[in-house]
Amino acid sequence: MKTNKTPCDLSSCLLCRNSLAGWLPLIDGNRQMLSFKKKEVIFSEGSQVAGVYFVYEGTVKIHKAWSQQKELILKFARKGDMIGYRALGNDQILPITATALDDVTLCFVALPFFELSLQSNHSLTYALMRFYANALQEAEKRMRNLALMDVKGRVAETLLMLQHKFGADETGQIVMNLTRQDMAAYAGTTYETFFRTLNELRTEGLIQQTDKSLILLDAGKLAILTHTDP
Amino acid sequence: MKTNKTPCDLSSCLLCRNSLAGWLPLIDGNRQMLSFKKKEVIFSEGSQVAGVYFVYEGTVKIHKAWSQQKELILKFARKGDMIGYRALGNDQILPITATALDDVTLCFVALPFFELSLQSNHSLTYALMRFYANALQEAEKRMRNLALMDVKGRVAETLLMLQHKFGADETGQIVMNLTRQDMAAYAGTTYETFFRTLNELRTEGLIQQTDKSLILLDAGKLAILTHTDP
DNA sequence: AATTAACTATGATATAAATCATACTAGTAA
DNA sequence: TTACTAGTATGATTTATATCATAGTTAATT
Repeated sequence: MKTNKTPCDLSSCLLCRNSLAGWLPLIDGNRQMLSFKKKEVIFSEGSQVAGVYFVYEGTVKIHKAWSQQKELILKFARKGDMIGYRALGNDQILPITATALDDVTLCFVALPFFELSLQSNHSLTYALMRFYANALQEAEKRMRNLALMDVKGRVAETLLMLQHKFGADETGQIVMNLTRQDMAAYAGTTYETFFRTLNELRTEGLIQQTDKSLILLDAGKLAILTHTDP
Repeated sequence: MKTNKTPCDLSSCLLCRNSLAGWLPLIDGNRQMLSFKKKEVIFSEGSQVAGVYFVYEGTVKIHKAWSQQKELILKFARKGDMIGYRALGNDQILPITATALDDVTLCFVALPFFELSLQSNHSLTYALMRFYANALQEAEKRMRNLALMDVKGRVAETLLMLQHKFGADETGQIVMNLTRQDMAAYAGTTYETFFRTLNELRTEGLIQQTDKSLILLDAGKLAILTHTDP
């Protein structure tokens, strides 16, 4: 971790977007730009809450470990996304770990100032409430998927999420830099099974993968896999 | 469903607890007491949002269906608990179903009035934000459990949750009226597997079950099952 | 450039848990 | 009271998925 002098643009994150122009200078005085190298841990499960972070550059994975070996990736965070926000609940211990997947720049806002912003700005609190409401809905959908969907459906779900989160270039390639390991950890399965399922989907003509690139050829059929049983 | 004349006590729910005394008469004028019979559906997945409900009496299960046969129970709601709140997200379609597990009395507050309450009461919005933050943390923990924990751990988790949610009487019996089917649907497994796992736990002396009653003999050991792999 | 470490690729095997099959029991409706 | 439905109980069988094993390939580090 390294403090970084280059400031953010005060416009991409939830805090800035929902603050009045007059509040921005105060945010400017209370934020801290931080840089993390690839694979560096930003904060880890069980540690004390210090504040919230907004991703300014790079990709972060939010994950929960389980008995040394296994992990589940809850989500990937990119520019504008808020992380560490799970801390605002009743217990002040972070329930998750955040790790940089590439070189990452974050804007950190300490909890006291964030709470002050919430107090002085009703619409920020409202926006945050809505944000949580959506995150909860998303989490519960994923809960059901992980519990009841078979691996193929979860892999399809993962691929669609990746395309949505990372976008595709002109040729349809999903531009990202994730390992299969990480994709598998998001889908809630092992690397091997994830790999085999990708092969299966390729054989069925739903995806195309050459080397590093991944192209969804038939997002519609993938979506169907996430709606019905085999 | 039946409207019910007997009003609630204006004190048990999140809305009432976070409103000023002066606001209560307005709540009184804008709430509606509703009764549902056992097994009646209160609202169902895919339907339009109308408002939020507060449980006043009885037990409600919040669940998501999956391909006709399977379902996952997300949570059980009891007195004071808010349901239908997932509607406050971006899309106005309910992502879940709520079903009465016994005879249930609810207090219903239509969305426009609820939104008005949020607007006129900053600390209510803040409380709701915190509520969501906690719910999200809980949901994400459960997400990991469902994805990575084995059935035995999930069953143990379920039993501990039940004891916490429904309490135990003097003899240690968990006072509830759930079917094994429902417990299994919460643990994210089938009825048969749930049943077998209960037997296993009984053999190991961690629980005791006679007929309808269920007693946790060793909550500590059960908790350990939820923390480590076999 | 060489050496290690991390990631990718596949086949073989094991196993946890779902599914199927069949009774039994208790509560509800006719 | 009988018939019927929903829930409970258990054994046998199947299947999806994890685990193990082994090797090739790329990327990082000295």
